[in-house]
Amino acid sequence: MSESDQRLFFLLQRAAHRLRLDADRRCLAAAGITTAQLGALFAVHERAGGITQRELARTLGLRESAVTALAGRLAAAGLLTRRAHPDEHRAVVLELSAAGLAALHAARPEIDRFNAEMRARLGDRHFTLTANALHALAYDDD
Amino acid sequence: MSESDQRLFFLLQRAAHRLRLDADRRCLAAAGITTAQLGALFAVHERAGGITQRELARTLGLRESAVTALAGRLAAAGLLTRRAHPDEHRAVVLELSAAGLAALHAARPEIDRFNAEMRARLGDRHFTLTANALHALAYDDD
DNA sequence: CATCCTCACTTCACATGTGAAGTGAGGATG
DNA sequence: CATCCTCACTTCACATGTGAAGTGAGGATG
Repeated sequence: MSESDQRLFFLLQRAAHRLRLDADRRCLAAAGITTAQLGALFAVHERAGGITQRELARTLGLRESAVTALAGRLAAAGLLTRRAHPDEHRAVVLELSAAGLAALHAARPEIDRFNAEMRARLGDRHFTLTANALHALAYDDD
Repeated sequence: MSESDQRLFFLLQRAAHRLRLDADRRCLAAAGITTAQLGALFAVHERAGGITQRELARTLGLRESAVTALAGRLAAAGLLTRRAHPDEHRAVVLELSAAGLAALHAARPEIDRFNAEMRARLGDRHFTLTANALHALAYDDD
């Protein structure tokens, strides 16, 4: 284990990077989308009736400029639709298309399987502890 | 906690992304480098006498094309030098410059402090368990 | 009513990364 | 000796992200 690997920060980046590579390959093979796109489709799907780009950015923890590009690529691929918000002239409301829903359904089992593999690898107890720790690191405000 | 957040994969990506943002800001303020660049400087520094781009790619878990660009930016910033390998005509050997060593020394306390904060937040026991789990996810071969 | 402010979105420069295809000098093969 | 192979590196198209600056219609202010 090299010097920098003893630092949790670099370990976290390395694990995230490696797993993302693997998960991206699986999702691309199964549904033609990346995990970043899958995350967006998940979030849009959860919000029946549409979600604004601002809300999606907040949900995903991204800047709005990143969501502009991400939603643009998804819309270009026909996976979601963009329309003006009825009450707020500035807002863009995103909704899944039928193709978007199909992609979500195609990719979801891959991520489920991926998570199941990680659970098997770590064991139930460590899986849960790790999830709790990551949740604290991802969402706590201090 | 939204549906997708229950999946360890997305939790891991989210935590890594959030922490990287924070750590990048600190390193940029302290040393003018990103954490990706810091990781490279660490790896080059550990290998006294220089490291080839291929070895650096393997150490960092990146493709060689990513290291070509990363080393190019670091060389352009004067933080490392590139020279031909004496025995292997194809290899490029990287070594830290004085400025690179200075940047490493300036950024290192930031990452140390960052890791200490994470340890304090998670507690020693959870910090260690999480590090072990991340190490397994980052390096195990199955 | 004119002016200013607000703020969701967009645009642009840049960093970071993959993956596929190309490069080229030295070694192996015939 | 000519030809082919090897393989570290490079190049290119593309996805993903930040951060700073710009846009523009509607609401607030005077």
